[in-house]
Amino acid sequence: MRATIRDVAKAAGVSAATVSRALNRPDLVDPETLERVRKAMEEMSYQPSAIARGLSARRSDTLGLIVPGITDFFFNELYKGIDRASQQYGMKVLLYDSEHSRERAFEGFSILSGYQVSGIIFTSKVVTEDYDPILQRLNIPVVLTLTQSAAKTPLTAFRIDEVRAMFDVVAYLVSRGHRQIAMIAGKLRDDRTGELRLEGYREGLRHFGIEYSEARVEFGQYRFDDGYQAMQRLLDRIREVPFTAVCTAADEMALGAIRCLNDHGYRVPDDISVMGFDDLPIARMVTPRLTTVAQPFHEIGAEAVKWLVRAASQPPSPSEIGDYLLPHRLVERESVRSMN
Amino acid sequence: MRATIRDVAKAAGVSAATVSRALNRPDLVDPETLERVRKAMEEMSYQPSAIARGLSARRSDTLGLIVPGITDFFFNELYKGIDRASQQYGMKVLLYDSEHSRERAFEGFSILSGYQVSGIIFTSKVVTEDYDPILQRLNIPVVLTLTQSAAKTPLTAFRIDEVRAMFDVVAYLVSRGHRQIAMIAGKLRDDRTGELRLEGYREGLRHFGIEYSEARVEFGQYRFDDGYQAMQRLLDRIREVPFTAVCTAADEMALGAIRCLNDHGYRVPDDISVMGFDDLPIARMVTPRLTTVAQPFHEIGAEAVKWLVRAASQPPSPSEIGDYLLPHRLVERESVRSMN
DNA sequence: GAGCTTCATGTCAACGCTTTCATCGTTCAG
DNA sequence: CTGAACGATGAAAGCGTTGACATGAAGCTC
Repeated sequence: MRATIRDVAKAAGVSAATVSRALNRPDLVDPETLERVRKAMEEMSYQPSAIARGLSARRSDTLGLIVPGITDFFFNELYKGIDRASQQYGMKVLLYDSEHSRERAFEGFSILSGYQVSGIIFTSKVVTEDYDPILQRLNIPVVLTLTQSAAKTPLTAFRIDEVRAMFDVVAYLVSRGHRQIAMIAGKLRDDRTGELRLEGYREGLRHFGIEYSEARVEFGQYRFDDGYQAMQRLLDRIREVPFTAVCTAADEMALGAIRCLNDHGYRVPDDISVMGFDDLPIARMVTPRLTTVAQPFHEIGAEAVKWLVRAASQPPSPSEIGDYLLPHRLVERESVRSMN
Repeated sequence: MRATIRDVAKAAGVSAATVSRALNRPDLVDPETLERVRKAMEEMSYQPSAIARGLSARRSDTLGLIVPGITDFFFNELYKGIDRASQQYGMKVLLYDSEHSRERAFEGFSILSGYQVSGIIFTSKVVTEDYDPILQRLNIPVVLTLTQSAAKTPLTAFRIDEVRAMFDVVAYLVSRGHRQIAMIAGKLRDDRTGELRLEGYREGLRHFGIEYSEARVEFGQYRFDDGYQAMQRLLDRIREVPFTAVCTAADEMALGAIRCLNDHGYRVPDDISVMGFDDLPIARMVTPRLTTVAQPFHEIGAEAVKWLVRAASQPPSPSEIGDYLLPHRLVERESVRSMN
């Protein structure tokens, strides 16, 4: 049986309360006593029960993270940021994979709240109105990352300016002499992100006086195969609707697109340029290295944690709740050719 | 404030114990009462506190997972298997990233045990003798995945037959007409896996009567850049020590190697063939698609969970403890050329 | 109809902590 | 020298469950 706080107390000749204080508020205990207690803990290799502590203190020092799918490539990077920051605050992270299902996401909120998490980070799917009842009675701070809220409950979100980012992509492509720019956009259930990126693309075109054509846009669900197939469809009509560059809503789709291009004898970037989006670790590992826009995953994760920790100690004022846009960055590599 | 079991009890006009039974042993409660309790829970959107339950029942329905680094590419796949299986058993997973540090790994065991996890899955680093004291007093079942134990405490492990797998790689290469086969092996602190794969390589060569040469072997720490640099070193002496194929200890290193080859004007597989190891999702996304050996990550994760769950209900007999080898599979794609 | 089971439920003591409140010296201002 | 203030500690009451045990009402058997 593991040693309890009482065992330690007995060994150190003090009360359990003192041991507890030695752990949590060492400033309140006499240095000499502290020393004795510490030694006792050491000897018995005492490890406080996080469970008991959680029950008693009504906080668990645990954060909940709900992701749509752990196999999504961006997950690792986001998690890294979250994990690092959590550690700084002495927090653990409980992971919940909603498997892209709304029901499972709802369930995630319940389950995590059963674990008394002090906050929940919700990722990448837009929060629609049907989350409201759940959010309402949750009574736990929630923050969004890589997405935003469409629900009535005001929610803070950390993300990039998707529209602006895609605008920048177009601007970059134009600066490299491209005018016929296709797009492989993202489309998913509850996915505002995809719409925003498409919007950025359209704004970019408009800004540079290029006509928007639906025939130059295809959609995919962000995975490799989606990118491949979308490219396929674009290629099917390249005679009628030619393009020299294609921007995508995700690195993984860009990879699929490139593969498709290769399979049809096109070289990237010599014949056609391709842009990614996300700057996942793989982006620099493939040939050609992917020119893409980097999302600050680590910072986003860290900021989310920071916000949650703050919110747990004092309820955030309405002015602190909102969309926080973090800076993105265009990373130039090898998949775009300059036509100039 | 969230509703507690007592609130529900009051609303349903029963005692807390009955509500608890309604939750855990519905067969013990009168159908009519059950219905009343269920309705009350529903109305108050009652969510039992996993914390309190854990404290009282001395089990937390939680598994701990210690990984050396979440950014390791194989992590997602392993996790997927673990997560799915855990769900089946109604378990949650607590993740701990040891960041490749032995001290942090030790700490992981403590922390997780503080959360009363019913079992711990330890990944990918070999468990050396200095883990013994910790393991000893841990009193929680531990299972290894993708690695094995070198400690005194007998530990069960789920992994593939690394030696055999690498042997198969060599056999495959030989069957494609390659005789001059280089290797980019893995080397890390506490990394038995790397040694085993190297051993498989040597066994393979021996079996086919090919002389082993140290000059054809380079080491790396499994990441892209390591692969790149190792390849670089191999290339530096390709005149003196020629090779037509190189096998690697990891897909990520294979990617680095390929990039390096490309940068030096070699085409893969036309000039030089490259083999990966792991069969990560990216393996099929790159050009050329990577020929590699697939580790059954999902199964390994699932088996580990299954074992742990069983071990939690009844202490495993010594005969159940040991190395379980799961079948690997060679996946033929495009990065190896046939010389025949 | 006495004595047994059986079933459904209630009572109450944990589980291992934290946290208020009380207690007991000490110190210090006036 | 008195009383207030302070610092270090202990006692005890929870926190929200579960689980062993007790209770009481039926339903049996003979």
